[in-house]
Amino acid sequence: MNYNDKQLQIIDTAEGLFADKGFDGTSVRDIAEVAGINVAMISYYFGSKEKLMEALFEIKIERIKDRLESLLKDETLTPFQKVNIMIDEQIERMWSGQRFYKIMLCEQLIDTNPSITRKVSELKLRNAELVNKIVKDGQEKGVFKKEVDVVLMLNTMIGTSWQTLVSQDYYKNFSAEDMSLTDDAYKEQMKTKLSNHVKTLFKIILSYEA
Amino acid sequence: MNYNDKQLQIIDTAEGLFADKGFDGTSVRDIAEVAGINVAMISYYFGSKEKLMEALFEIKIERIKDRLESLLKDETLTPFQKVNIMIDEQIERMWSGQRFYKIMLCEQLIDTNPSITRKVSELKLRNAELVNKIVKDGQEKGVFKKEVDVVLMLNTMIGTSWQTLVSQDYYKNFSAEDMSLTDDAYKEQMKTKLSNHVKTLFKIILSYEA
DNA sequence: GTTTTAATTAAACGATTGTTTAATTTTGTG
DNA sequence: CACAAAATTAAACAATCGTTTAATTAAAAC
Repeated sequence: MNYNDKQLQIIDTAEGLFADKGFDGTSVRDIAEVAGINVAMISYYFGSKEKLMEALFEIKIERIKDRLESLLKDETLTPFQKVNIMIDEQIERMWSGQRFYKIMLCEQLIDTNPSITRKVSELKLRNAELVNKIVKDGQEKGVFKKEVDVVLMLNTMIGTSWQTLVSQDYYKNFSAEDMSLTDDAYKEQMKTKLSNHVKTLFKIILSYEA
Repeated sequence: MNYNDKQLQIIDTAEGLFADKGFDGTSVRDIAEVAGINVAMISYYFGSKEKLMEALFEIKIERIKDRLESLLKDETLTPFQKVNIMIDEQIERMWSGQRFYKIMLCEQLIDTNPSITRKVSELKLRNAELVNKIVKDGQEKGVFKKEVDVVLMLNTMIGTSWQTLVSQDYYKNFSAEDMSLTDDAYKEQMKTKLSNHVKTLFKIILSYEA
């Protein structure tokens, strides 16, 4: 499906509101007002509020799909390099696209729209299979250990990253850290720490114990 | 606040519906119908739908609070034992109380009710401080290493557990596992695997490298 | 320039939302 | 039993929901 500029602008507006107030908490009039358009345009372009949501998922998931694909093919990278790059890209994707990730997580929890459930399910399985290939490759090359639970490993990457992103505000005042940091600098520091943390965990999960 | 049987029954019904359809996706008439009461009873007992939600959080969070408290005090346990028990209890709590955890996570994401946001925030900070005490104790006793990022560690525990719980259906057919398992047996197996996984990660995070 | 198509609008639609009212029934108390 | 308090009810409330209609404007095609 192809969308024109106006449609993309509506989708973008909807993304922001869905992330802030949830799908059911956002009215089509909210979207229309923020986007500066007439309410009827939403039905006109998308058919319904549900289908507007589906269009959002279609676009975003398509974009996510493409990125991981190319990583697997790269022959110049070692399995460990691939895994580390995957971690960094995952974190980067979550931070920059946190509005959509919020919506996606909510949708996984609530689970009302079958079309979206299917899209998310396919994406997750696909990712797991791609990572499984990397792991299998590493095992054959003798750098990864034999028994690796790929699903649990991915759950650690995604879960830890997500948990860190969602609750970073809660813990801002927890650690007696350098308070002179700006908000942006704080976030960047958090991302770096998280990246190293997950990489360390993955090294343990994947490589032979000392 | 104390609630009578009827109020508790309404709260319990609401919990189920909120978990399935979300707060905004659930109408007071839905709740009334499932609970087998008149719609007006919700306003009569709780004042509003929002306050019904707050009552749910009040009850549930109170219960969660109490459990962790006693663990810290136990003098007969080593720091490592405490951590491992914490992991198992956390997983057990998530699995048995997944309806509420769903709602709580959604509420963290959407963040509209200040009263609830405060309650959740307090709970999280409290937990982090309790765990921090355990870690400090272990460091003083020389069994935990010096540099431990407690927040990241907790994010790994909660994030990994939650991610596993939420997406266990997606991956049911992923691993070429023993298919003869019943659903309940599968879930129990999943919990055991998860528990061992997180414990392994924590051992790495907390103890000196070899 | 005229015709056709697409875009945009305000208004109305019926359904559903959370809450309140006022009447009635049930329960507890003396 | 009589009285007061609590519980429960059906009905009504105004507000908002997503969507549709029918009319109008803008753009594209011939």
